[in-house]
Amino acid sequence: MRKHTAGLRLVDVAEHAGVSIATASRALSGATGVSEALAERVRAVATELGYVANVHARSLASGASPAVGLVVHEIGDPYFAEIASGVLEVAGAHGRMVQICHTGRDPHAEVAQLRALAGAGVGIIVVAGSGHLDRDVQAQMKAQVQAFEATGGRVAVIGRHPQLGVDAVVPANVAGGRSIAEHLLSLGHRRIAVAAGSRRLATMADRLAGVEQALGDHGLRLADLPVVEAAFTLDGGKDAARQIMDAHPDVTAVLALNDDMAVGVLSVLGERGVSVPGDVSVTGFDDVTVAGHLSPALTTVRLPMKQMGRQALELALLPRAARARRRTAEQRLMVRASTAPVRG
Amino acid sequence: MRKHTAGLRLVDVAEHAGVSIATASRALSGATGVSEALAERVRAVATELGYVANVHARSLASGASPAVGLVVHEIGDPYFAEIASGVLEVAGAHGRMVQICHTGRDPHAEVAQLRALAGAGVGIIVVAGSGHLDRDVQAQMKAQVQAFEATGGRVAVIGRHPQLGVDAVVPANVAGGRSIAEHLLSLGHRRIAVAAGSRRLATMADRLAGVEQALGDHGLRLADLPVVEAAFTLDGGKDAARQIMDAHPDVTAVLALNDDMAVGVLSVLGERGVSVPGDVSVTGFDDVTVAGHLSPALTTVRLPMKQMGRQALELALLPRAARARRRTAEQRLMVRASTAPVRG
DNA sequence: CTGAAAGCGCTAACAA
DNA sequence: TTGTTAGCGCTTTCAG
Repeated sequence: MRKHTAGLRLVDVAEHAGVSIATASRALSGATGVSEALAERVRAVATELGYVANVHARSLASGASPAVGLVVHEIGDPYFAEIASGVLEVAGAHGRMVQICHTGRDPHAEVAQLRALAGAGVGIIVVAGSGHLDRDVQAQMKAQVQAFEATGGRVAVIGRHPQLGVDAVVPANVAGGRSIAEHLLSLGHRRIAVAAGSRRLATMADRLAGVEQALGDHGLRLADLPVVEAAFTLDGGKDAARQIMDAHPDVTAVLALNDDMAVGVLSVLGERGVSVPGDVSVTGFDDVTVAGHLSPALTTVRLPMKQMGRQALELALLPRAARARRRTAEQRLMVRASTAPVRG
Repeated sequence: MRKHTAGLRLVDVAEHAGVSIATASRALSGATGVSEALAERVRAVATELGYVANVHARSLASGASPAVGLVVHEIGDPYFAEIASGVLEVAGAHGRMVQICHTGRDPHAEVAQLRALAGAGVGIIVVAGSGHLDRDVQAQMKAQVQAFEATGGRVAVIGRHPQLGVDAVVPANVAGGRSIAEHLLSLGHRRIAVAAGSRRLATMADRLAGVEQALGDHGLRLADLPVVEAAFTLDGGKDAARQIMDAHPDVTAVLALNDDMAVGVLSVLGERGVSVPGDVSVTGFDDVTVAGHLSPALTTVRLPMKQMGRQALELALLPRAARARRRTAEQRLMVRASTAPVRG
């Protein structure tokens, strides 16, 4: 008395086709060593019967699972949703399912999710979301990733993960930070406040490094600017904006390190009757779909999120290379209506 | 010579704990019939060793998989991303993984994905995205769903799926359509154009039905209004807006049937120098996160997407009931800056 | 309450 | 080229 029978099994197909299950298996899994005629017949029978192989049995027997795991901070966040979209696209093209895990932006949860995915028997894991600068977190991640790869699993990450040594798609965060800061500086802004997420994230460090380079070109230093750290979300942007406007009412520009925060900043400035870009210019980072439709349209740095998702899975689909591969995702400055020359 | 060994197996734990694998299994799966003392010892050993059960083996043996499948039209779309977020939240709380599938808004792909998920051995499927009015699609969906449930699987849908007979979370689309239309009518608008997605979707039919009710209250009929059908996306909204403004330049309001389309409408109106809400009022539907931050802030109908995702999985987690359960997700009119009284 | 053993459905040696 | 068969790691009767 079986509890959950999908009904058809390989034997059924084999019987109907008048072959052994071994032959049936080979025919259906596209393995070599079956005459094309037989293979064709088996496939026809399978299709006709509506046979679908049991993944669990297959994975158990072969030791390889077709599933791919995707770890994101928060799937409701457009940045990750777009990355996921790219991953799903490639996965679909390869007939693979994608298991998605939330981490809620907690690096320890990230490690736990990695372990969970490995336990869930996926063969491939894509980690989206910034690497962490905390040595302890890095070590845990590394241990987990290596354990997974040791069992034949493949891993690719999106973002810079120091020391991890796996294939990676790295967005041009430094260049992006530099170009967006350069844009503000070229407009004459000097009293610039930065709305940032946790500085323990590699992404933040990189974007800030780019900002610092641009500042350096103008004889300025990041240390002289207010850098407010808050949650890397819309609400975090609101918090940061409030702190900035309270403590530094004389700023002429707010450089937010992602679009979510920028939206929060715009929201608070709007509430307070501060005109953008009349009184204060605001910039974002990422260029999520809606950025161009905000009030005002957001000047930001475009990152090809969906493509990054695609590339990451494509890397992970490749066999492991001796040296970790690295793809750079280019940034592009999108100048829109939220920035203007500083007022005389 | 094993190819993909996660290393630890149940035997290892059993040996370390000095019990049989049967006992170890019972202890770890929380089954009854083991003395609490032994169970505790086994669990301790398992934790210490870092043992994680092989899902494939477990699913194969027990015939039940802990994975839940989620079918969405497009994960990059904020509406579905938020629903997914709710589903992931509940899944996480129950220690389950979520496999997400795209359908690209193709109803046939939806059926295929259902089959794929069933084949992938998930035990639970949540289908997000509107039901279809096409009888043929309905029949296929139903056949697939019943086959899945016959094998012990559980299904819950988000949205109205006529005739499907499974647990459902149904957003108040009719009431929402009615309230948003009523809002425009109360502002004096009469020459209203509707930007809609495919009318073969139940969601569209319901929202339009609500609009029609409101019109009826004012002695008007939907048939007298231009209803432009386009893709249910931002670009579709652009297409619809162009058609509307070209064919009916005298409209005073555009009622878009989701926020994505409304954003596209705003975009086109902006390009053409049509002031919103000065010349034309615009409304959306869903209230995705950014709706309140658009230019101008969008008047729309709020649907609790994340909660809908949560509820759907909660329903699916319950044992099948004799009669399909139904939860209604309430709508709420959000009046913002994109609507104003019609000009005298 | 605990252990031995029979599968779950499939793949992959190994034979023929 | 095709078939036979021994597992993959776990759950679950069935004995003890």
